[in-house]
Amino acid sequence: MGLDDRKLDVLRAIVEDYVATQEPVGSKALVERHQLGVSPATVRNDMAVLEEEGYIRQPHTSAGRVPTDRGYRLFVDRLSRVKPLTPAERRAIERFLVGAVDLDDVVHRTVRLLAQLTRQVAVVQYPSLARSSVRHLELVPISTTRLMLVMIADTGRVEQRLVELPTPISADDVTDLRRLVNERLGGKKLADTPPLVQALIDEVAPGLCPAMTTLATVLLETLVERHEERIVMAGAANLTRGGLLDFQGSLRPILEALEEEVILLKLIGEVEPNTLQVRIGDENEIDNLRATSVVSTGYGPGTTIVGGLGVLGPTRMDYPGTIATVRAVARYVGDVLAQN
Amino acid sequence: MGLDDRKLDVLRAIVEDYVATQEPVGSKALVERHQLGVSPATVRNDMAVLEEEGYIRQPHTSAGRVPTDRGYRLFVDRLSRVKPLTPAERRAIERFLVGAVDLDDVVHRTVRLLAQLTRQVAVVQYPSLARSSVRHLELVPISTTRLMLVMIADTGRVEQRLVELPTPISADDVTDLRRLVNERLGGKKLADTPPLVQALIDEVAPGLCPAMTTLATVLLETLVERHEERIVMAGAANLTRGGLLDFQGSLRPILEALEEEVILLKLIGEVEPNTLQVRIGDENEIDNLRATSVVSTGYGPGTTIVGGLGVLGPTRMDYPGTIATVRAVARYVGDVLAQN
DNA sequence: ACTGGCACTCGCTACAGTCGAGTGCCAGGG
DNA sequence: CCCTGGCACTCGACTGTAGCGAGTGCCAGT
Repeated sequence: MGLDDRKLDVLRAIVEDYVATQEPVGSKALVERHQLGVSPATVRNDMAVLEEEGYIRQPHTSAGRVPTDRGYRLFVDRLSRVKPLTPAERRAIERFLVGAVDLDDVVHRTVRLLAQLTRQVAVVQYPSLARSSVRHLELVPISTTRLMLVMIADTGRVEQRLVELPTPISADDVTDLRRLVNERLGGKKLADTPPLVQALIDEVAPGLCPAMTTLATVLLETLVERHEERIVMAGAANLTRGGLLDFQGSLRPILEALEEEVILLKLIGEVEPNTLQVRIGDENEIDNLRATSVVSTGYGPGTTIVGGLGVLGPTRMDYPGTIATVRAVARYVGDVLAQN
Repeated sequence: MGLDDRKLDVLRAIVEDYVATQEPVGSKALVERHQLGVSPATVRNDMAVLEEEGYIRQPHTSAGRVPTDRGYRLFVDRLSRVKPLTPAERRAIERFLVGAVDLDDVVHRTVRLLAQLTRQVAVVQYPSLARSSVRHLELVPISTTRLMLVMIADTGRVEQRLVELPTPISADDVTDLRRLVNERLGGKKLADTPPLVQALIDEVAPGLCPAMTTLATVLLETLVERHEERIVMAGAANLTRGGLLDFQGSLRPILEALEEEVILLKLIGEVEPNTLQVRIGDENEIDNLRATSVVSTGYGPGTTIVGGLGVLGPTRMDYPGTIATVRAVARYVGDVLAQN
């Protein structure tokens, strides 16, 4: 393909200018603002080629050029240089967690920090149960036929669930059950628990069998079923920056999509170790979000990954800056979890 | 004041038409759509009076009339008839909680239901700790110097908090502490606990004193400080209905306000028993929300109130319908909590 | 006290004209 | 062969004008 270095430079310049100004950029303005060392006419020729290849397009004849999704993709993959965080950002990240008292707090502060730093919509997934281990299971008797099951994961996440027992149960029996489930499930990866839970039923004293069976059902529901993924979002107000110029005025579908947990999970929950994903425009497979880009990554203590986080914004976003911020925040949250 | 019955009828007609069409309503259209029994000219005279009194206004000369905040207020207080729920709404409310497994679930389903039925932004406060009693306190040893404190309230709400102990503690000591705190605090209103917690410190075995002191601090923080109010919101996408005609295109400040928990709490958290509040436009004392109305009420089992819920929308909203829905949902959630 | 009539206001839309940023192409020069 | 300056062309954005129509206020008549 005829994409020599200068054409790539032109593409980079177009992306940078367009991101900054939000207006189609023309050949003359380009050579003025960047040291390309050639004349506007030459740039125009390059632009014609870039357009033919699908990296940029004209909103209408006789307007400047605008990057296409494909153009942004090329920019992100090959043209953007890492943009170091500003000292202020660095400081903000280091400070945002002082005084966080529990996991809820950490997650909420993180999502707010991300939204604030990137000036975009931020999304943070709670540490996924599927990737956690059981630290402790607590059974709290509420009445003779009701237990509160509290599961504490090694990530600090706590889930509770009410268990309706078919038959009354004594305090001693509860103690027995508690000891038993902790012995068998404590320290185990949640993903590995289903067979263990099954085994528990066979193993329990006959008198406790009905109770254990119900408990097992609830345990399986709580521990394994995806449904219990949690996710928080912040910074929706940032969608209105750029005065509706992004998203051609139809904020509606985006807000709708953002209210669906399932969709958010799809966006930031599917992470591979040690990667940072950038999905640009159409690459998001959700119809309502074809005009947005998502930068996401996994986080967790050390090298393991327990959940995802990321930001969502217009395709016209500052990719280098956003990527740097997302990566830095993820790393820092990982460190915090590791200290726990 | 010269507000005879017909003038009030005219005001009601204006409010109803404007809410339905979202367009300033003129005298001719009014007599066509309502059986007022008089001519447009007469209506015009009435309108002039209503305008003088501040109940309606003209966006510009030679346009129809639009209700003012004061007009809506009069409408809500004296002119609106109760609008019975449709069978479909009734059914939706009765069905929305089947299969709710815990308080989180109840709250989330409620907020979604409200948003869907009213087609507005819905807000639900978790049962306030300040209004709950302690059902059970659980201490789970995480390590020798760390405890997980789990508080279960009678409303089903569960709070957890990590406690860093100054000195290591044995399993037996934990058992003692657990028994002690439950004996003294179990069943008590959270609001009444502070002196009891203080007393605990003096009462505990000397060896446990440092541990108890730290625990007491965390307890007080968790149980009493307002900060632990929780709130959920849904239906932000509904703000974009009416294509930015409401809110004169500046969705921004509203979205920003909605991200502040403190603000949401102020909106729906200050409830008096057995009342339903309607705050119209300026009556909200939050600058960003001067163009919105809030319909809120308290909910709880029986006649007690444990939290607030409500909806927020443009001042131009269907007050009778919204009021009926909010009231019905609050009542139903109360019933569900009572069964608990 | 209500009504029909009338003159007036003023926002909205359509239309024509101008401006200018930006383009594509071409011929000439290093 | 690639770059450049020049040139004609396109087309959206903006401006000013005109006509329309919904809606009003006022007044005289019943």
